[in-house]
Amino acid sequence: MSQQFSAQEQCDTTVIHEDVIASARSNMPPEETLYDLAELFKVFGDTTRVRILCALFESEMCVCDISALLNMSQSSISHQLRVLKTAKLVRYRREGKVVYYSLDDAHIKHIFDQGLAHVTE
Amino acid sequence: MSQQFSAQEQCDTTVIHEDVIASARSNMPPEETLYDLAELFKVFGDTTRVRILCALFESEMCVCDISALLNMSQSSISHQLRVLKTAKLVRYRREGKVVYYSLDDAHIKHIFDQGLAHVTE
DNA sequence: TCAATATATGAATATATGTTCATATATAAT
DNA sequence: ATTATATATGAACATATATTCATATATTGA
Repeated sequence: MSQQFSAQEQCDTTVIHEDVIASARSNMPPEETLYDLAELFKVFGDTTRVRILCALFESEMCVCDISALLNMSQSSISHQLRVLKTAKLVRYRREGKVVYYSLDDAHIKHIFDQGLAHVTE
Repeated sequence: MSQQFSAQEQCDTTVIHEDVIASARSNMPPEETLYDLAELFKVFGDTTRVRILCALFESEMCVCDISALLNMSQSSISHQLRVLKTAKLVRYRREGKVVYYSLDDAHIKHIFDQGLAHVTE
């Protein structure tokens, strides 16, 4: 009721299907969840990071390996690995001077493959 | 061979694992596919668009419905629907003055749910 | 301790993108 | 025809973000 009111406040035009709106509203996940979800997909939404993830499907790799593989500067790879690390998509282990990165989550490949299925029709 | 050479041109430090790089290189999808994949995820990587998709899981909705549901301006919803339309994630049908949007692809929910599984642990 | 190497990171820059505002288009009703 | 309404869209603005450059940190070996 109060929600319908706030809806009318925002949408200056006539709300056409109150029932549809109410039903959708009650079935939506919490705002915070949807925010987190968008943030997750945002991490996947960059060519460099997609390529990094794709490389790590094969095996763990050090920063220099990835840098060489993707023909990109060590710095930019390192920056992007930080993004992936923050999103808990990759983890790392240090071995002397070398830092090895690998995938951190089982869902990653599933998300990736579903996207691939859409893209390759 | 020539690829290793170009790799060394880019990566000024020592390439540590030639075999790992070669193996990963041969197993990566084409660049264009990875680009398209990143573009797809980029579409998912925005709170407004995620909310729109989530709303459409319930049922088709007109622009004004979505606008009211999400408490956002008609214009911004319309702009975002165009992005979703361009990405072939939603389709629409016109009925008089009203345009109804609905989901266009079966993969969408799978991608969405996999992401949700990651986010909600 | 000093030099070399692998990686990380802050600042700067360029580019991309989401929302707003104003307005255009399309359809229906009078 | 004119008006009202639902939606679309171009331009402007603000913000986010990817890469580069310079440099810092961490580790190893001499």
